[in-house]
Amino acid sequence: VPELPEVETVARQLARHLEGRTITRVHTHVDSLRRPLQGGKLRADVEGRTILRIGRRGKYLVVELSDDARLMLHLGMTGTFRILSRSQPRGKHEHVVFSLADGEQWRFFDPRRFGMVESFAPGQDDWPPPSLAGLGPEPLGPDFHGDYLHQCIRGHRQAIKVLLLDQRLVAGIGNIYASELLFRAGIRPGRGGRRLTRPACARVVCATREVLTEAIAAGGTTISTYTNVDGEMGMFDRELLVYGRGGEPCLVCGHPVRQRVQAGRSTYFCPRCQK
DNA sequence: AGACACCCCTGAGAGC
DNA sequence: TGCTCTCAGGGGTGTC
Repeated sequence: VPELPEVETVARQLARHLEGRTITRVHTHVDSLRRPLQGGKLRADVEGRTILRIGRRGKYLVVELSDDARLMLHLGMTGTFRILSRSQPRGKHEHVVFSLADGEQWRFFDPRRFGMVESFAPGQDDWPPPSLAGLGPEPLGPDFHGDYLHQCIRGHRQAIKVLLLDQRLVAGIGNIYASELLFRAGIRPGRGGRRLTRPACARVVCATREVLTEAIAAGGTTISTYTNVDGEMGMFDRELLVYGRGGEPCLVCGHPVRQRVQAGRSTYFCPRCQK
């Protein structure tokens, strides 16, 4: 399940593999992913252009091309990228194929098709699109701090865990890291936003930075299908303290880890360590 | 406007 | 062994 650390890992690898290379052809093999795929627009915007820079914003990948064209990509739940020789037969679920000038291909693989591949033409005013413009600050950047979080969530009766998943508040946190960071902060996921003091917000911010930084260093988490561009799995799974451990003893105090559902998603926490 | 339910989709795993 | 069922959770839309 790609969240910020997984997307960051992929962005760095794609940058290393692809920056400076030129896209000659684009082929789409399904009509839509999360949204309809605009094959014609994709070809017009991307073919013949050189990949200058690949970065990340929240859980989105942003590819800057020559002539000020751009690609915006999202991995959804099961999206991964592969860089393969043209002679390698196209596999099932390889929905978008970018052919490179040197005979290799950059392929987007996504069984559940929750991902996104969209392009932006030079000289249009549709950049940045709403899905990027509406994102909150980067959790590892200077704008995400205790006072900011406190200001955002004071007065909200919604649970802190649900608030942290709102990409407008802070960009890049998903279901796995939300449970993990609240465990490290010692705060119950069900606590209403308005019931977090300023120091508690500072602890949440601190725990967020720690967890995400460690996860990036480990190359992300592979809960089910995520692999990086080289086909390797993330190593952070072994460092998860509560996620996926419902009923098992807390690694700090031994009390059983509890699992509950919040806003339709599984949440894990230790009722003894988290208040 | 805030809070919530529901939808898209496939594969893994459980249970019978 | 093979079927059916549930669940995973990104982000977007619709409703109250």
